[in-house]
Amino acid sequence: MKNHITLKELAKQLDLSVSTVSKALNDSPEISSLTKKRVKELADIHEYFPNSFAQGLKFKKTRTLGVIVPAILSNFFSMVLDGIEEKASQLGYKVIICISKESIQKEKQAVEMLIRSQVDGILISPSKETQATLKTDHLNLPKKFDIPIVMFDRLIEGIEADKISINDTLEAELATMELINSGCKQVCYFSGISNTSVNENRIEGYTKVVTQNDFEPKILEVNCDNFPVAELKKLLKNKQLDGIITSDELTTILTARNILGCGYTIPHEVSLIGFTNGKMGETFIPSLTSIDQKAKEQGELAVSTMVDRIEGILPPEPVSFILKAQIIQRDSTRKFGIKDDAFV
Amino acid sequence: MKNHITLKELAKQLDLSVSTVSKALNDSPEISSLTKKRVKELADIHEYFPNSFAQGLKFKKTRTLGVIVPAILSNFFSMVLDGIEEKASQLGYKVIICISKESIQKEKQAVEMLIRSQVDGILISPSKETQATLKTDHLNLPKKFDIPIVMFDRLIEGIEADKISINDTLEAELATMELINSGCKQVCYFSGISNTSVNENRIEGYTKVVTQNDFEPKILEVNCDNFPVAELKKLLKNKQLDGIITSDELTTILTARNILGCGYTIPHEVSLIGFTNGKMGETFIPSLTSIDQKAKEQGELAVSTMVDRIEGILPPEPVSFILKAQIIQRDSTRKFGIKDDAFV
DNA sequence: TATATTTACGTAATCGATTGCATTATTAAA
DNA sequence: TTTAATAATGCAATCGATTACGTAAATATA
Repeated sequence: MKNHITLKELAKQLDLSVSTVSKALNDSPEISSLTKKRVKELADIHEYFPNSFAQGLKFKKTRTLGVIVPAILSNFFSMVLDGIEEKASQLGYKVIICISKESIQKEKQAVEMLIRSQVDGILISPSKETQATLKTDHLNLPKKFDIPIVMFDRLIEGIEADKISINDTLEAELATMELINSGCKQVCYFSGISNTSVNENRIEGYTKVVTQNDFEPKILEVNCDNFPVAELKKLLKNKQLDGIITSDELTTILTARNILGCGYTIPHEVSLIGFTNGKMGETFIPSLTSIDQKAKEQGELAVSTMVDRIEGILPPEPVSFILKAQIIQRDSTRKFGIKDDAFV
Repeated sequence: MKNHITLKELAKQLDLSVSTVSKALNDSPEISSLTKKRVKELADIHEYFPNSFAQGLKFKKTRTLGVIVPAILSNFFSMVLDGIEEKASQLGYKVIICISKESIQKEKQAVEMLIRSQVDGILISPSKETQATLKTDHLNLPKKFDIPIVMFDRLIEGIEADKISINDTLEAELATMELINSGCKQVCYFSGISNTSVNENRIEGYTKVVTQNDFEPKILEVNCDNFPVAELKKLLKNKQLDGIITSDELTTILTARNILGCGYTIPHEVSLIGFTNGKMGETFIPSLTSIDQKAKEQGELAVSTMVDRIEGILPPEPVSFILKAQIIQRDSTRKFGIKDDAFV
């Protein structure tokens, strides 16, 4: 076989013109049903399918979406990608995935590559560097070429894009309240994702609730390669910490591990709620109460929104969807109203 | 801007023919350096880059690779993908990712889609279903269109493809020996990835070593949604189990969790070595001795092999690369020669 | 029978870039 | 000054599919 069979080749074998063959395959009313049948049969035999370059050249549509994520070795983004791939393949779209590694430079290259590849749309969750520096020129590039953007999870104001996220401020409030209601007096926020919009929104929500409860907000920055054990120990020793909200799966696990490592118990001495509900938290001992950020749903919604945008179903101005997250109760928090829960 | 600027447009503005402009941009010796300069300057101003469909139509090359993996919510495959993406973007290739969800049906659709998309090559780790049924017609399709295949991790005999993997048989042998050397008498193999070549190879290696040591091989199939706790309990109670090799990250964690849940200690009563070295095992308490399958390296090597194949650097017959895995010593195994290691 | 309609198909342009083969302009050799 | 050689550019075909438009044959209407 070697090469894909072309319309020209089919036409020659059928002693018809290329245009007739094309019309027959596309069920044009101009073509007699007999001819259609002949053409389709031969096409089937040769497993004909249209050359996508030729079609792309004609229609300027690729049915391909570009996706840019900061990382793939993250439960959250893996789940988003899972949702994206599933929905896209359902809707007949291909997906080109790029990983920015939190670098604005790589992100820019990815954007340019995707534009060059003529993707029909770009789904992006910007890198930390982009969110920190707010250098967003490269994110304005796609719309110059009429390529729509959907941003998810991490959002940036002032970019013309549809937006999918959860309400991080609200969810942080709810998580903080949850801890306070379960008896915590000194709730801290441990962040491993500084310089993201997501993080700032959560700090806002967290801060609001703790200050309402007369507690000075305390935020610890966690570098996952180098956990600040000393500071944690000090807080624990001085009894300045009995509840923690953590920003992401890895930070959650590291925090939990170090609390246990310091000889304190979870949830009795320290309660913990972590953003991102993944296998790691679920299988940790004790299992960790987590905030399900609806990662897969965000991915699916990002794709379906993008496809609606491409197909012109959406109004011209950008739309925003905010999904409701959910606290998954497990064993790193004490149950509301129960003084001292048994260790399960 | 709206639309990409074309050669025709540049030609009009420069009052040159399209072919001259094209040749100038491609540094043809036919074109005077003055004209080249003029052309390139205008092209820069308008941020010209060639339309990839038109080029694809001409050259039949897309600089795009297709990747099919059984899952993305798996530390192993995430790491492979990370390696694939990184190496591909280094070499100037795009990557379309498809997820088969262990289904032969989805895998077939993915293959067809990738062929239709005219990718330059396909990287695949086949689904369980494909490996179990050995229905591999769809995997012979790409070579009919001269699209090369690189298989990684899970391999299938009789398919014309370059192959990247570790030596699972050997690594299972080594892991089993490691447990036996550390004092285990009854080493079992817990598998969560039945019906894969990888699994069978490991069983072979495991079986060889335990039978050499006069122990009847014992293999437990683990369904990650429904861990066989009762059977585990029975084995533990009857003292038929003091060492376990596990097949993948999730199985490892679930096994560890359930051993602890049953009231036994790790590594004192049961030692554990798990395939795949990921964050989950690293952060578990106790941290888990793991086999680093060189996931990222497999991904990188798969890409560079594919690119060599595409560029005609490799000999016509398929090549195989076998990477050496590595046991990462942690706290779920007793140290060799030390009777009873302190719990860290 | 002459004209109008319909049916069925072919011609040729188009999308954008590349390239072998003219063709013209310029310079060098005779 | 005429011819030969070289340099610089344009023409036109090509890749494969689509589609507006043109044309021939078959049927319907007057």
